[in-house]
Amino acid sequence: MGYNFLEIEKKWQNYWAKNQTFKASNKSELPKYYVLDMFPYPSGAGLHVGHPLGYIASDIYARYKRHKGFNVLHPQGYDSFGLPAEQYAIQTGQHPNLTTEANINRYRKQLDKMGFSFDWSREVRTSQADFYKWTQWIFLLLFDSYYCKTTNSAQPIKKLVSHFETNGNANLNAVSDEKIISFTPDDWTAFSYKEKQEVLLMYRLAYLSESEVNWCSELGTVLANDEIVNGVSERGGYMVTKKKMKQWSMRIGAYAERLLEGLNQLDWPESLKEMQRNWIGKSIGANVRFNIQDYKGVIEVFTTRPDTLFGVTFMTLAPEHPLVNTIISDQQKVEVLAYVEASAKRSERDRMSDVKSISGVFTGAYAIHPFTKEPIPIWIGDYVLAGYGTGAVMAVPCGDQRDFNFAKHFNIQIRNIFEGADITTEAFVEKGKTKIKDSDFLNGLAYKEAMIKVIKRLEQEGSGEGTINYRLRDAIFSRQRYWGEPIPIYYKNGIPVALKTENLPLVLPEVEQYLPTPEGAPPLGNAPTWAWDTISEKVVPNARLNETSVFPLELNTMPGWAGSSWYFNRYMDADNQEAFVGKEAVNYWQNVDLYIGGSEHATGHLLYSRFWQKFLFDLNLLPVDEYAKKLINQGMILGSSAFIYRKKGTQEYVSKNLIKDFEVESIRVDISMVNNSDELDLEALRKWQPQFSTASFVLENGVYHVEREVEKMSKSKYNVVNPDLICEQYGADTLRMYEMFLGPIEQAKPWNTAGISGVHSFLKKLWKLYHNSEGFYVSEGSASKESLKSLNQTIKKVTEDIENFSFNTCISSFMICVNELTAQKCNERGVLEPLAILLAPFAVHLSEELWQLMGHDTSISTVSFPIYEPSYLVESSKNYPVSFNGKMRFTIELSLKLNPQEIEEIIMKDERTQLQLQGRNPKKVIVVPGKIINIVG
RNA sequence: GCCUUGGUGGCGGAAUUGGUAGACGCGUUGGAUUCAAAAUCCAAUUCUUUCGGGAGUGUGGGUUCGAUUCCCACCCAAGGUACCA
Repeated sequence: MGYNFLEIEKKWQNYWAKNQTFKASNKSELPKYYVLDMFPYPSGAGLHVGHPLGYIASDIYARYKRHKGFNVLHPQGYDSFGLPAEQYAIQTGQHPNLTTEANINRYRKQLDKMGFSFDWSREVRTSQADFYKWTQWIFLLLFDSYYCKTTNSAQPIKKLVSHFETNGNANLNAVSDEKIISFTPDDWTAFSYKEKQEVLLMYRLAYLSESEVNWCSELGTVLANDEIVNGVSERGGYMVTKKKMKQWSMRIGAYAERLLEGLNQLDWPESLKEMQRNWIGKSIGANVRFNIQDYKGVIEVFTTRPDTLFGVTFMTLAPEHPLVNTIISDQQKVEVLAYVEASAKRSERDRMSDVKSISGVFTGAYAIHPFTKEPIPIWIGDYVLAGYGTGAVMAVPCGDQRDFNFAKHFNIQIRNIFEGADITTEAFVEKGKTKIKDSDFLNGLAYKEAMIKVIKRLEQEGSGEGTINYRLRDAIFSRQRYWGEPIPIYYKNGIPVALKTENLPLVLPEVEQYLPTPEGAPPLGNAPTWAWDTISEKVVPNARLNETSVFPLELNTMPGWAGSSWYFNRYMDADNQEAFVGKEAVNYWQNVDLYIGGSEHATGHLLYSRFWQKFLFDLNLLPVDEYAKKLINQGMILGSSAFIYRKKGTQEYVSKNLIKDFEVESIRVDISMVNNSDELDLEALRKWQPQFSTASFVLENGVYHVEREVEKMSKSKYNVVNPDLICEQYGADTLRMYEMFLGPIEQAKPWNTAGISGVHSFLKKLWKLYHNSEGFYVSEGSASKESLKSLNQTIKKVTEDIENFSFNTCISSFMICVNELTAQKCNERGVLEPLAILLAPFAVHLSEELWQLMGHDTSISTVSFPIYEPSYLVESSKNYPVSFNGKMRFTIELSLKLNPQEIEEIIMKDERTQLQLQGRNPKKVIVVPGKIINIVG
């Protein structure tokens, strides 16, 4: 009677599915607890061993909470729109929906094998019309809202219109495009329909605007920074340039302050909150306007150091700055245009990371200092980014290192305005450390006073004002892709008009080609008729566009983060046809109590979803404005890629430690052909790809050693490890416990199966505890004091560890416990029954089996978690007449006459040895010389 | 570059508030059992040593009676860096 994990696991997986054991109810007397995983993108490579890490952790906690008497919601679904399915469709012509469906089915099988306690009746898929209907619905709400700074919330656009009708845009405290010009109520009434719509677009939370994208004309498409390598496209190696395009954007900037504030109340990792804070990047400073010599325009700059205004010796514009073309002098024209063109080819990331090479060019124009009226040369430099602030900076080389380097490099004047500061080799950047000099009315002032005074003067003279600036940019919401949610907008004479909500979903059309159209329009342009008939209120096949009733639909689709920005609310009420989530359901579940997912989403999904939540909260559609109370980042499980070395120009491969004698290139090979000692299975390699079938190998001691490198798991890197094999070989319970035993969940670690046998033999030992040579055997007698002590120590440790998500140390405690009970020959129900419940969140199938063997006919998941009995841990001792349980602290006053060495000698000889006799863990002795001795156990 | 995280035996990792560094597991070595193997059980296992000791938590400094833990500088690795999800 061995531990037959295959049979046990299958049995209980079927049992749970049949009995719907983990189906959550929206009505319950019990307190609610919502445990959420970040839903996976169903990739073609299948689920790999990295995915379950977070799911196992959340599953343990969800199961634990059920034992603790909570009504637990633990759902799962698929983020099923995405680029890989589309790429595959482009290559093969297969509809992404087919690929996606196949991948989802595979994922589901794999997930089921691991015994997760998901409530599958609430599954969502972002690419399904009954889900994205509501994504489109939320988009329309955003389109139909603006941000009112007085109420500090989103408001319906109707309110804005009525404000315009009575006041124009005077006294309006709303977030808008910067270029808005003021108008009166009469102006508004006189505006044409088109003009009115254009004005409203400047306020809408979902709006159209010109934004800059990476355009690849060869591919006829827009590329992500990710798809650009060394300035050319990853696919094909074509040239990529910056191009302005009309794009949908989300005015997330309106929520910058609330997104920042909201972080304080969240139980999220401090590091992740810090990342979001930095991403939002609030900085307080001033906008300063400089007139331009012999030209009537102004340059507006944002600076966090207006106190250094008298240290300005030049200005720098981003190469994309709109004024560049108009202000350049004729002599400089050729040079400047060449520079602008060159920097258009560099990605923003390149420009930011390359700080060592300083580049720039003088425009030939001069700005005028607002106070001294001195001329200031205007330069262009690509260290200034168009997307941040105003795209222009006032350069103060004495107080900013980048300005300093730029000035030194181009031999521009540096003026020192800091008392006693040495600026011969570097800028003096510490604010508030000294006083300001040579600065007219700011002389002798420190940083703070100078800031206040200069901003006041700027405002008086109309050449600037105090400003708060956020680094957070509005999020571009258009994608030139096929496989995403269609944007429910049509264009009437070039003006975007929203579909009516009752006409949703706007279903993704069939196309023959998933590539952009030959004219460079997004793939939806390939649809036979992607047009909206306003009379029948339908997409009408073969209808012709006309001026009166049939209008072109938006060709862009929504980005990947659209569906994931609200899916967690859908789980609460996944079948609701009338609303994105029912009032009753959302009032019961409120929000997510525990969210587990990777930190790679810190400034993407985790920020956008907070934004949507706050928006929906503003419209009174949700009861809370933060959706995830507690968040834990599971570290990524990294793949360990393998490389072999080929002698250049030959079919001869050289083992890792012998390459120094040859000129070699490295080639990736599949990780499944390499064992734990980095030895390559040559036979497998020969069969793997035809190019290796005739290869020869230079071996060391008869084996070929590969080079290893740790990186993200991905199909293209041949380093994906499939959990199915491990489930077959060791069982899901072993896999679950092993992944948790690998280390702290927050920590990233490379996958390695080296230690899995230890966890597996633990489960075998556990099985043996409940069996004797005849078969299952649990005694009804009373357990020994020793066994009860082991049990209660374990209950205490396990409970604490689960609450702290310290699952690796928790499993260590289980191992110690089982070893102790085995040594004690414990077989009493009084110990073995609680032990099975303790293990139920971890070894989910095995504990159900043992529970049944012990004569229970319901699932172990409904049983209360054991509570430890402190009295079993109390121990009396001859040496120490003191009992201890858990943390213990003695403070013993010693004679002050002894010197530290003498004290130490006494302690080392006596107390320490005595204390070491007690308990399982050695005790620590602390000696504080001359004063107190603490003995901490 | 910038933001975030991490660096401890042959390996994954533990160490509560600054107090015996290396829990637990893998691996290795030795032993028991076996005709043998698998499985199982027991013991040892940071390195070094002239067996007295000595060194040791990425590197170099600092604070402290005492530092894996706190501070400063640096090196290395991973994640993010706005159209990968």
